[in-house]
Amino acid sequence: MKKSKQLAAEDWLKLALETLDNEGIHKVNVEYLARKLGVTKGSFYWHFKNRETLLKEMLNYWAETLTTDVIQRSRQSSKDAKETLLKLMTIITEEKVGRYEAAIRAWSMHDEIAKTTLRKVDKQRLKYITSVFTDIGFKKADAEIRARMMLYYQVAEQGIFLSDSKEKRKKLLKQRFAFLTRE
Amino acid sequence: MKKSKQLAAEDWLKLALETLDNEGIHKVNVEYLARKLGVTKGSFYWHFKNRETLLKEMLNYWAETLTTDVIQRSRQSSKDAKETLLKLMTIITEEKVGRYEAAIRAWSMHDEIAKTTLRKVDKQRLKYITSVFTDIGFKKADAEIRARMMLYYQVAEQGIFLSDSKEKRKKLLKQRFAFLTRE
DNA sequence: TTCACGACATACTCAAGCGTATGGTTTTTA
DNA sequence: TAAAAACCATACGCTTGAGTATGTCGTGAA
Repeated sequence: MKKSKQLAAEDWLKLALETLDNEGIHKVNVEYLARKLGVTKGSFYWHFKNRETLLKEMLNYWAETLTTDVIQRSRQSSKDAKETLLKLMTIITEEKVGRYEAAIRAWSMHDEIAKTTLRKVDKQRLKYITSVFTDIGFKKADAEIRARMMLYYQVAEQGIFLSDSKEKRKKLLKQRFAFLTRE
Repeated sequence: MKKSKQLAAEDWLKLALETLDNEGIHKVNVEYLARKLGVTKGSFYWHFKNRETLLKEMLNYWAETLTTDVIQRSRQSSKDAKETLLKLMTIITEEKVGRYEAAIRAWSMHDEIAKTTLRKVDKQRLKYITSVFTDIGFKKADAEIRARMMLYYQVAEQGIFLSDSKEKRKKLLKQRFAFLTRE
């Protein structure tokens, strides 16, 4: 209870992302969010032009915080490329980081705006992961197939529902790492 | 123009799946489908109790036709396990087979009924693919990680948007096959 | 202290979508 | 070919959500 109890645009964005993650894009509507924040629609239309604006700003907010979060953390303080890779694989399987990604991916299936944002992020990632594999010593084609396998695995793991335990997933990560990095 | 021009429940189911694939689950609503079929809601509520019933029957219809289609085709007429695997990888990347899967997966993110159906299908698949790898000669743990990599790759490829060409994806399939089957 | 502006409430209109009630029209069957 | 059953149209009521117009309240700057 530092500042005021009044809301800022960021409060709406955060709740919108949470709602998207928990209940899907159709629940990200003005009146539902307002109810959850304990205000009425009047507040929303003060902070945003309309619903579409909120959705666009959600995507930007997500993409920015993600990029600054992940890529920074994996680069710093790693001795060789193999350690960078393992660290990267660990980071992206953390609960917090991949938090909203599956929901955004599901949303983007039938929404062009979300699709555009996600396409950019995916391309950027594949490029970066491939570079890590070439740094390890693989040549271009070998590096790319490994990078794709790693990236696709992570994407699917979020969206697939085999209901594995945390330990199981940790074990699988190690096996995957060994498999992908052997000569 | 064999029989009548009147509709059966299956006509609604097929259109519903197409609509789910093209425009998402929110567009799978009674009045929209009726418009597309050139009838009114009165027709729908003759064939189905309500919207929820339609959605459930959609899932059953999809799961059944899929299972009978794919697993049958891959089993028959293959000389050794490696050929079975390659055939399986080829079949599931066909346009027609994986047709509605990405849309159903996106839908299942926030729908418990769809999630239940998909979970069953996924478990069944993983089990089958793993068995193919053990048939090739890998022991249990090695077979499972390879099966997961293969399955997850396919799942992600449908939901990821790197806009690869058909040729590129074919090439990647060969590389993947070689990578996953080497000693 | 006041008053101006930021932040929200209230009260509407409009459209979309679900479901029902009821009646009309084809098709099938006896 | 007439009755029965299947199929569809019309016309409702109800709810939810988007967006607008306008009123109200609190708080910091003058």
